[in-house]
Amino acid sequence: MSVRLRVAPSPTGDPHVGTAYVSLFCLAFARQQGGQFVLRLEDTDRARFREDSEQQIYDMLHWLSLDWDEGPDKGGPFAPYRQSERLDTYRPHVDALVADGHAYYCWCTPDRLQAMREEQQKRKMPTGYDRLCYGKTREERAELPGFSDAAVVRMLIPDDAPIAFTDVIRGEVHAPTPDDQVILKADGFPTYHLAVVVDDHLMGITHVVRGEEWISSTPKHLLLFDWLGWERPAFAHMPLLRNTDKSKISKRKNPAARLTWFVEEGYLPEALVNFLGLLGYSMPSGEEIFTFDEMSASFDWSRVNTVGPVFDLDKLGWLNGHYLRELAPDDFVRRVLPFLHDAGLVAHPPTATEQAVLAAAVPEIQPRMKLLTEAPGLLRFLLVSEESFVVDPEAVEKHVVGSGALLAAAADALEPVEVWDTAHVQGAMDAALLEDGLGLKRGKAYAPIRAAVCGSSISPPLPESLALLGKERTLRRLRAAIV
RNA sequence: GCCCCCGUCGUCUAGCGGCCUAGGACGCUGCCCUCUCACGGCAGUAGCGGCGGUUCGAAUCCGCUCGGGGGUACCA
Repeated sequence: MSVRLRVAPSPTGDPHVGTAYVSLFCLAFARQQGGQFVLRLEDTDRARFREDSEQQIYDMLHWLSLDWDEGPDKGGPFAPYRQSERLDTYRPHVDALVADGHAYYCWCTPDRLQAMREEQQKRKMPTGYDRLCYGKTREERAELPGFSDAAVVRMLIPDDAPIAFTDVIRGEVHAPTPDDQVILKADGFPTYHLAVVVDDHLMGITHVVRGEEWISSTPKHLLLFDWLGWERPAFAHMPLLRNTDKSKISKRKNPAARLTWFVEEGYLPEALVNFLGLLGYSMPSGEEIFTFDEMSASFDWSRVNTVGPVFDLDKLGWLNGHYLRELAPDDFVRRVLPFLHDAGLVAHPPTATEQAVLAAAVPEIQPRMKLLTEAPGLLRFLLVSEESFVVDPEAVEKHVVGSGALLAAAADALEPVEVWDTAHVQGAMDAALLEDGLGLKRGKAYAPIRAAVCGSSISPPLPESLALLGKERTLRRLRAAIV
């Protein structure tokens, strides 16, 4: 039988990095086994629902090439894949559980429940529903305080509820004994616990992969599977991604919790996928740089760690630089373009001139970048109009002030250069400024020129930069800097 | 409060009773390359939380302890 896995994000805001993390592992296993990967939207929380969130989830998973076989957008044999569209599906199962005595109605108000829990905590007792409503008719219950008109349905947890299960990643796990969990809310929506069990069964899910935070509610799900007479799926609880302070990764503490952040910051999807794979997982070969296909081919649940990894951006940055350098030149240009456009350095479809400049500059800037966002800084001196060209004040202070003679000598030496390429430019400068000229060391000689022409004390190699810039602009900037 | 999960360099990890004088990667430091910055190469830095067992032998097995995390909702 082929495996079926699913990821089930809630459309409650910006897509979460954990969704991509779990998707990666699900997909790696599903592809290896020749099974399917399903995307299901758990939109049962109407209070936190966000309209645009669904499309963002699609966009981000597509960006990462973590593609699904069935989902709300593409349908499939078990449609619909939005829980809000499956309300009729859950109802009969709730009724059956009530009829079988496994669930009961509860009319307690939120206020009463909260007071009850506070009292339990004060008495150092485990918190849990006290079953005030159990065995009572609506009329009987209405006599008592804390009564609400709209009923919910609760599970009746037996004393001998199964709390142990075999986790694919952790082995034998003992989870807490549950309390009488609500499975149907007053608004008619199922809670996660009911919906996840019904949908996983109906959709033929064989492996439930989710975050470690779900371990404590697994016994509830076990009970539901058993009561409904359904075979239990396998469970794999992934470690939780952490903030630097080790707490569960959160959008408030960590920008990296938002998937869109990686796009904005200039990360490559292939680097993020590789990095996510490195968190909590290791290749049998020991390789740290690997593609999704390589990970999938050798995937093994026993190599998944149980320790929650800190999401450390340093290593991601290194990986990103690596993948950036591997890119074919035209691909590199394609990825860099949106960032240059946002910086106002190129037109929307770039002009032929701009394209030519970029193509020529790629070999110089590609090995020096770690993030796509660094491109505007490195290319500004080549793309900016002469009217807008400015030299960084710090560079002026450090290198240009007092270097008039040197800059003039450089300009004079470059003036007669006929063939404007790296070799000739360097030849002319060196002849005028080094031993046979002003007698300077190359480092001393190039710094002022770099500042005057590139506008910064940091740039690609100087002769290459001047060659790319062209004779006219080089001379103009040199002379302008002399003053 | 109650319950559960987890514990190897700063970070990600290898290790699954002798191959460990604990290996790799990122980071950091130094050197080389060098016109700046990167890239690349070389070297160095740093860890089995603690205490008891089990064993001829423990990073590896057991217990306790400490530490971290998560859950405890009509949120997922």
